Amino acid sequence: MDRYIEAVVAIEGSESLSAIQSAVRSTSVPLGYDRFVMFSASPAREDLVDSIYWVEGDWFGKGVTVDAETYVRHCPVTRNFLNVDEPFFWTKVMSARGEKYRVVRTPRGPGFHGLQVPVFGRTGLEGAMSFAGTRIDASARTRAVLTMIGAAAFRAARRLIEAHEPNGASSLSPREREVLRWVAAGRRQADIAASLGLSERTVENHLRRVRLRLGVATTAQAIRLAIRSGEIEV
Amino acid sequence: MDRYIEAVVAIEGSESLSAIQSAVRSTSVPLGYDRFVMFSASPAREDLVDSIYWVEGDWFGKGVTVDAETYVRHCPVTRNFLNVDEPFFWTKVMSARGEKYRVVRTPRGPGFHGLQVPVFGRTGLEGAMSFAGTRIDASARTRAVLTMIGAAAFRAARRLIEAHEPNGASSLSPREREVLRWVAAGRRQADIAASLGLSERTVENHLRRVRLRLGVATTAQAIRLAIRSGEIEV
DNA sequence: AGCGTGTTGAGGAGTTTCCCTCAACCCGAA
DNA sequence: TTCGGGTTGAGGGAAACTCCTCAACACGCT
Repeated sequence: MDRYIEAVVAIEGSESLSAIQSAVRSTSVPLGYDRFVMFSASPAREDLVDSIYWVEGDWFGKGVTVDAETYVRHCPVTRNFLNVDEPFFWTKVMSARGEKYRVVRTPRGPGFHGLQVPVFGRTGLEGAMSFAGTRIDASARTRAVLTMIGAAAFRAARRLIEAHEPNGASSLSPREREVLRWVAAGRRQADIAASLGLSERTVENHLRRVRLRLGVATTAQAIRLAIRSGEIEV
Repeated sequence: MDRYIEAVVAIEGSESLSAIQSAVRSTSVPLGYDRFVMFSASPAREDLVDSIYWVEGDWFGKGVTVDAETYVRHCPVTRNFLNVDEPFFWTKVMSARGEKYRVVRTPRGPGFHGLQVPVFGRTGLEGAMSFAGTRIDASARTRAVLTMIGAAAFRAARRLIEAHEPNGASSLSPREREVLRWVAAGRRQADIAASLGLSERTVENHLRRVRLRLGVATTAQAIRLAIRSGEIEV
């Protein structure tokens, strides 16, 4: 009983990506889902997908396991989750000119369907886990299960993967961040200088370095960038 | 079997707050949690809490059911979830001078403990559901269960409550939003004017109205405000 | 001691944005 | 039809920001 909760606990405790994967498989295959994609994302990027953690299965019906780049290029409904706050089902429909992917409330009948589970965090969209198959269980129950499994799997995977990477440490110095925060709060440079006990020149210099470091042209853009990278609070 | 998944499905299908509440209670009371708080939040506000959906139980050990304002004033560890991406346990410890709340990995023994479950969405933190009790089950299993239950309950409650309210429609006009987006992307007013086919004056006027409407002093602040209200993308 | 980084500050010469007022046009709602 | 909101545009002047270079000091590390 409560096997799904056990699966989540197992995923959370996993020490390798393959352990996560097999836990996800053993839960979702019986429900009809045998293709998986997991990636980190940020609404910032043009192509949305940041880096792919896991692609598995025959995603485009050609009988071959697809690789990461191919998935991104064909990426069917991914963009849709810029508009949603919750997991959604999609289905592939065949039309006169080629195949199309559509977001649906409940996918019916045979064909190629899937569930996209976005994962959110402090800074908004952080990634997603996608499940698909040709004969899937699309009940509310299953949606709840995969929502939970998908989120747990993504967080666990990110924890493992980020740990190995040098990790994009904060690229702003404490002072620079502090000044930028005040600017984002609507203060002018002169006020900030006064309240931090600095000269206006220093405040200006800090901001220039911020723009330099973030590689942006204006302070306005720096604010947006800093917000989405979690450098300053929204 | 899978009673927790059933509970989530029941919560999602609830048509009243009290239905959500009783579903939450029947799941969490057996686990030792008999005090609940649910509220919407935004990292924006000074006091963090936006509006309270549900407060129930003896939160401050005075044998009385606490009301919303009281909870906010005493609000123990709420601020902590500005720093976290996942649910966390906290515990109340008695010290020489009064009581204190601490975030802990696993609360042990008798006393007053709780689990805070933040709920995230497109725009970051959106709310939270908090569970507490004096003799709680604090296993990884239970944390997984309440994470799922809490998120589902919050979303369901918000769906019900927001539906009744006039709903804070977008406070920017399409054109204003468009101009602000470009500024946030780092373009200067002159460039924006050129690419939108407007005069620089018009761009400037749009931005002035944006500041006016959002009630802020600088465009930098307007960007942050627009981002956190979901008016423009991060 | 020498090196890199962070923090602080300046001079001078820009460019850009902000502020205020005024006005025309379109469009949908009362 | 009048009214309000959205969009477009202007003039003139003030304030704020950006860009360039240069320099001092503290701090930790090799």
